[in-house]
This record gives sequence, C-alpha cells and structure tokens, in this order.
Amino acid sequence: MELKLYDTLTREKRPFKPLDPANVRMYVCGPTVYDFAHIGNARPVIVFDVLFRLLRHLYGADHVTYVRNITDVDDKINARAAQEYPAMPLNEAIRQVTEKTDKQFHDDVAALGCLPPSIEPRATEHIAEMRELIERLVASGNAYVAEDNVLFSVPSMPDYGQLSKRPLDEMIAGARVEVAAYKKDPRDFVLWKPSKPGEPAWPSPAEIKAPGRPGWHIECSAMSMAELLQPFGGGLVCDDPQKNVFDIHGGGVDLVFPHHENEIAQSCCAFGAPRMANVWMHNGFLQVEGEKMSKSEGNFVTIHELLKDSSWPGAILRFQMLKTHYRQPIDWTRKGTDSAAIELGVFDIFTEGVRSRQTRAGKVPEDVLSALADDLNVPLAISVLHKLAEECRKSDDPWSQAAHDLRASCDFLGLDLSEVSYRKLYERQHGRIDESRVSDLINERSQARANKNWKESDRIRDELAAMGVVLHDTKDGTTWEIAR
RNA sequence: GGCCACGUGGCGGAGUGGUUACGCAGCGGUCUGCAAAACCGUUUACCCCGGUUCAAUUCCGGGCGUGGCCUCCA
Repeated sequence: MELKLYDTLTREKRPFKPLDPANVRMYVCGPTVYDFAHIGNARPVIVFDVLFRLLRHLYGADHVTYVRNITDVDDKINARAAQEYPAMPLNEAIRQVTEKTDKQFHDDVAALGCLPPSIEPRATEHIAEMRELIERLVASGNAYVAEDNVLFSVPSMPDYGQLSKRPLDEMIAGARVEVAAYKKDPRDFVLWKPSKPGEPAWPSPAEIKAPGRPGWHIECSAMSMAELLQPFGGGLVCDDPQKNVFDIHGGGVDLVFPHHENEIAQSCCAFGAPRMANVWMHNGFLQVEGEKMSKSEGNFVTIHELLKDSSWPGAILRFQMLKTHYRQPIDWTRKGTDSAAIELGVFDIFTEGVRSRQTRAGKVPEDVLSALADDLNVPLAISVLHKLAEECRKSDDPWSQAAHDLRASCDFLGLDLSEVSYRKLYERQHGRIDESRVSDLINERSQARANKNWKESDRIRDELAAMGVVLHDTKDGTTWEIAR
C-alpha cells in the first residue's frame, strides 16, 4: 500500500518516501503551556496522532519517531504567571503555570485517545542547542546582532517564502506592523532577545553580555535537530545536507507563516540543508458554531470543559473531529457532537460483545487502510466502518467477523468505545437507571398486555419512556434499551 | 490593501470530466394491539457568471461569501 500525503510546500499530494524506512521521523508543533488547550488546539494533536498510528502500522512501531514539543518559554506565559501569582517571584510563578498547564494538556489529549509522542521536548531543556544554532547563523552571515537582539537576516536567504508562497519583495507592502528600528530589513525576525529583569534569562549567544531568551521560532529548529537529526547522524557536527532533513513536519495552517517559514530559514541556513522536512502538513482551522473562536466572543471552548463540564467521552469528541478531513475547515457545533455520539453509539452496540470477549482476530479492512493512506482520508475510512456496522446488523452472530473488524478499526483510529454507549451517555446526564424498577414495570406491562389492557400497557410504556427507556416487544418477550 | 485556502442535498461530509458515496434526519411500506427496533423502497446537491469540452459539480477566468496569515504575538 502506498501512502500519499499532501505537501504544503509543493501544493500537491505525493507518494511518501521515508528517508530511512527504519527511522521515520515526524515533528509536530505542540502547545504553548499557559492556559487550557481549546478545541482548536486539539485538532492537530488528534490528526497527527492518526498519522502516527498509520506510520507505526506501515513501518513498525519501533521505526517511527514522533516529536511534539512543549513551548514553556513565551511572553504569554510570563504575562499569565504575573497575573495569576502576583506575589510570587516571576520565575517561580512561571514554573507554576507551565507545570499546571502541561499536566492539563496531557490529561486532555490522553482522554481524546491520543498516544503519547515518542518524545516531548521542552523548549527550556534545549536552550543550549538554540544558542549553538544562533552562533552558527551569525557565523554564516545569516544573522546579526542589534541592540542585544540576534536577528535572522531574511535577505540572506534567497529561497525565503517558499512554503507560504510569499514573494520576498511583496511581503512588506501589506504589512501593518511597526518595524523595530534596529532591524536591517523589515522582514528580519528575532532569534534571541534580551530579558527584562525578573524574566527567564539565559546567557546570550554571539558575545552579547546581557542575558536573554530565545525567540519563538528557534526552539523548533533546535528541538527537531536535537531529537530528529542528531540521533540519526545529522545535526551540527554533520556536513552532509541529506542527513539534516527529516520526513514530516506538521502543525496548524496558521503556523505556515511566519512560524514554519522561519523554522525553515533557520534550519536550512544552519545546516546547509536543501529542505528542513520532506513533507509539510497543515491541518485546517476550526470555528465554533459558525463564529471565529475567541475569548472576547465568549465562545472559547476548551477540551477540559467539553470533557469535564459537559461530560462528553473523549472518543466522541475525537470522532467528531475525525469526521472531517484534516485539511478542511471544521465548524465545531453542539449539534455535531450529538451526531458523533449517535454514530459512535451504533459502533458500540455492534462491538459490545467482541470487546468483552474477543473470539477471533479482528482485521482492519484494506478499504480503511487505503483510505487512510490517501492523505488521511478518515471520513472515507469511517464510511467503511458504517458498512461493517451494516454487516453486523444483518448478522445473527454477535461475534461475527464484521464485529471483530469494526472493533479493530475503531482501535486503529484510537476510538475507545468503552464510554460511548447510549446508556452511559444517558446516565452521565440523568443519573443511574434503576434496573429493578424497569423490570418491575415491564412485568406489570406484560401482565396488562396479556389481559389486552392496552391503555394500561401504553401508560407504563410512557412512564418508562420518561425514564429514557425504550421498549422492544419481540416474540420472546420485551427487551429495553436507552433512547438514542 | 496583499497573499492563501474553502463554498456539495434539511444537517454532517467524501468524491469524480459522463455511472449510488456514506451517516443522521424526512417520507412510504413490511412487521406490531399500537409502537419501537429491524428490513425494503424513496425525495431534496454540487455558491453565481463566463470559458474550455461531445460532456463540468469536477478544469480555466471573474464575481460573491466564509476563514487563515501579513513577523518578534495579539
């Protein structure tokens, strides 16, 4: 099976050829840990988790390295720390904020069924590599010092702007931001900047006396080097440009410019590499109820709220996210969550037996895998799952091959069905169903029906319906389930 | 203002130069005391205007709409 991925750089879907099939390497930009992650942050985490699973399937679990960083040095973190812990020394407050947010993030994404990446480097653990990279860029003439800042010189890189397709000279025209006076060129960006007193600070590179801290973009160049190049023979000590490229770099489409463009500039110029990564993948943006998500609009939806306050099982949120192809925009709505719950509830019904007692090996159908291999066409893969569910419905055997395959497919997609049954959803909202009360009422109703007392029979059925219980009268008696 | 995406039936959402996506909902039927479930059948599509083509929802151009980005972070 051939994996094809859409590459933002070339704007086309291409067959994926790993540099080394024994060491497939992927880097995805992770969160800045200063606040609860919102549902938009969840998208790349879920999307690239599916890709991670697929790569592990295709190349072997031990042959894929997935790096997702944690950004724990950033102005927003500083601001949040000062606001939340005004009495505390800033660095201590920052540690409080980052540790707390970091934990929340991991709890949230675990609930969404995401595997932990192979490595989750933290920016503050890689300051040394950032400094080394900056020194290199200064030495090579790609960066310069100005007022204790180190800036990347965009004109020093003729290819700058390829990823976002922004022509160098036209880029300034529409800019509406004031340009710092010390910049040689308005497009130059910061690699290192001086820290204000009390802020996190490290010894500066390039013989700058004042302590400082890294710019935003350099951390990803440094961490991808440290985790995806150096361990595989590349990095600063290696002059072979081919050793200084990894396979896949991912993130949200909002990162294409400037973040990824600048990462490319830093990495390629530092290592003399023709490319930073062979494939650039970007997930589409997300709106909430038709509106841009923003705190001022009051429609800022965090993963935590959905899981804890609204009691949605993570699998349902994950499924809702995966119902849309990763490059399409999503309008995240409550109605969409309800639909996802109904669909997954069906998968739960048909796999309930095989989840408690697997009687044979389930197999992820080729149709599912080939859909995923076609640039992660998860919606198409899900349509195959519906077909399996259809087979299950037609089968008399609760342990049919289709049921095993459906289970295997859900497992493959990271969809944990253990909490998604209609009953569990109902009980999360309305409290436990009193089963003995239900069976008492059913017995009473059966009596009434035996006596052809349809009025009483229907009254009891209505009473049960009010409890969320729906009856099925069959030849063998009456069964019940929770309303969908 | 510049650059870049996206626009499919009631809703969600794939895909394609000519043939049923799929799911949910709706409608009709079988079944049922009546229902429910199940099964069978079935309605409503490709933003607008041009162009290319034997043929466009699918390619090209323009328009409209929505969204993203426009650098040291709002």
